[in-house]
Amino acid sequence: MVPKTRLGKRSPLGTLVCGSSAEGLTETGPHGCPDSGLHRSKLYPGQKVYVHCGGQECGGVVEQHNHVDNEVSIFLPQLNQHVHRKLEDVWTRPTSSFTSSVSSSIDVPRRSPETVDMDEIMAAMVLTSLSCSPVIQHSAPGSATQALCGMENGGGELSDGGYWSCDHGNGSPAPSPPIAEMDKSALLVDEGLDMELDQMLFNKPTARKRKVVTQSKPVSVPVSCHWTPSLTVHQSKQGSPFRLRSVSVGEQWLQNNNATFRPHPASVSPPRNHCTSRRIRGEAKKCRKVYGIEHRDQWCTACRWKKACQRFLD
DNA sequence: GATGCCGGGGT
DNA sequence: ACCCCGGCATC
Ligand SMILES: [Zn+2]
Repeated sequence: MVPKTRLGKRSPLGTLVCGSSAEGLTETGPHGCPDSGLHRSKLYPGQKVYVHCGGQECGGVVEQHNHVDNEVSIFLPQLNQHVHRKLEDVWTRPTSSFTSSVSSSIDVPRRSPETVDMDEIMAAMVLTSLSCSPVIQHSAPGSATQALCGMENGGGELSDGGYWSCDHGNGSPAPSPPIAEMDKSALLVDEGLDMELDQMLFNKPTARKRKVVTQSKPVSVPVSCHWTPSLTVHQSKQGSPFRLRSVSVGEQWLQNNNATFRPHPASVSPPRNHCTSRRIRGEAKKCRKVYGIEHRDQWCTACRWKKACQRFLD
């Protein structure tokens, strides 16, 4: 699954990498003629570099070096932001008398690129994730996102050589957009919470996790929590877990106001609005009805499985 | 009570 | 994924 696209150079210890030390290999000019900068060299994640930013020179840490268009994404701790620079505009040493006080706080180990290993990669990852955590996908393209993509792919394994060349983020087998991911995880959290709360609040020893949830017959428990116009959260009388369902507020409101208000005994919980999504039963006869239980084998699979009929759609 | 099917369990 | 079923909502 690992994208084989374009990574030709990385295999046995990057052919592009000059044999000399990563640091010394460039600096030539007395101080910063861009062309003498990092021209044609390779930067590795975690490497300390300097760029001009807002008329000032800033120290930063390489996050990623895109060899294709020779762009380097750099994290500037000083400004707490990520920038992209052409390789020519990046220095490995201060180009002016300005010595970054910040840079001293980031101790990048001096090692040859060949030895770029987990430590450095992880360090860079940590930097990125620290600085731009939740909004990561909106940050500069190709920086943190890719770092994360690396992590998603198995704990930052970067099996084939490191050097975040994971270019279009297609490294992950399940191509799900980041936002969806977030949603999903949120849901997962919700579910987890839900479960635990279920157990906690209902004092269920355990057995089967989670039964029921949406119904409002007296006595049975549940719960549908949702928002009403007044922004309250309804719970069953036993105060069961927060269960958020996707019902639009408007819809909910309509339901609440249309519902025959049978005062619920001993309860402030709202009338029946079995929030959401149990599909309305269509009038079409389904396999069960059509063929009868005795011919169950003629039912569509869904019907046999007690799922929504696939043969007689509504 | 019958029917439809969601949610969940087992394999 | 496939299969089954408890149990709820609705007819
Ligand atoms: Zn069917």
